Amino acid sequence: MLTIGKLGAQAGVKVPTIRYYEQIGLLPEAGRSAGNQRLYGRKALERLAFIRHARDLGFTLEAIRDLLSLSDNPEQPCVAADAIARAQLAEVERRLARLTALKAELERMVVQCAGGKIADCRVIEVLGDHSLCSTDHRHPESEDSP
Amino acid sequence: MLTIGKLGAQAGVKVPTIRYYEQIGLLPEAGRSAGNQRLYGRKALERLAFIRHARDLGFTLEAIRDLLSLSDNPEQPCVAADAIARAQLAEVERRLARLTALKAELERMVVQCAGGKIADCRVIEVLGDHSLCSTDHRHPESEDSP
DNA sequence: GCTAATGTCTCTAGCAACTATAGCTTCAAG
DNA sequence: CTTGAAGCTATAGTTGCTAGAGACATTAGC
Repeated sequence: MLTIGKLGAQAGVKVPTIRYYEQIGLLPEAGRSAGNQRLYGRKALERLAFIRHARDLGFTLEAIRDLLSLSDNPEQPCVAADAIARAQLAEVERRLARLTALKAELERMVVQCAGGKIADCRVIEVLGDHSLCSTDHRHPESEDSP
Repeated sequence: MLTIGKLGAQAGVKVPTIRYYEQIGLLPEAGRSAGNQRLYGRKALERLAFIRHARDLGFTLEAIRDLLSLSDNPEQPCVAADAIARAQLAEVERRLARLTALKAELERMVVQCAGGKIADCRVIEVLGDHSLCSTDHRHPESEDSP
């Protein structure tokens, strides 16, 4: 049996985060020791590792909740899991495209900085005037984070 | 003179967001009409467009605050603005590298989905077992958002 | 056995950067 | 002159945690 600290260390998740996951129902309520401390077994470790890994891959907690409930019913067809993963992939691809465009624009900004006074600084100027962006790039509706 | 709605439409920023920017001091307090409605001029529009554009590029509001105070003092050297832009570029490059790795892993996950039952689904399996990731990729410490 | 250090407990509040709601007032068009 | 859209303030909610306070539990060293 693992205390919450050991569990966190093994799964690479901070202790308050584990308690938070329990609070929002991603992890079941843990059993307690005589002194009211949470105790975890192998199953909890696996579930937490699953969550951690999915978070690493950018899945939202809601998506993870769905994936967990799927994996709790292993006789169901896996179309739903596949759909979630595909949606996540599409989202990642969208973010990638966007970040690539941003990178190009930031690079132009930085390269053009004359090293002189603010008044002549392209960094500020480019930010102030959208029309100075590379001609074919209109910024998409702001939304680039998971 | 523009009302807050027109200003928002022209700058591509929602009305409550403008009020929020005023509240946190990114925009100066707007003048008011006889009926207590905010009125904006060209300068406010430019400043808001600047903010919008910088947000599009992924700058935090704190970074934008710094950039704005720089652009308010155009006689200063522009080293600081350049540094902020370079830091942002580095951050974008880090996120790009990470997202590229995630994309590869998600693609493998999706491709491997057998289309059968959850019990055999690689999507769930891969998420449950980090060791099934491509061999050379260790996930970085989770942190991929602006 | 005792003490000190660490670990854990609950609860509350805070972070970014907004978004949404409620209940009002003001404005512009017909 | 009335109606409906747009504006006002103030408060609370969102996501995914993180930090703090103050109390109890456990463990290591002596």
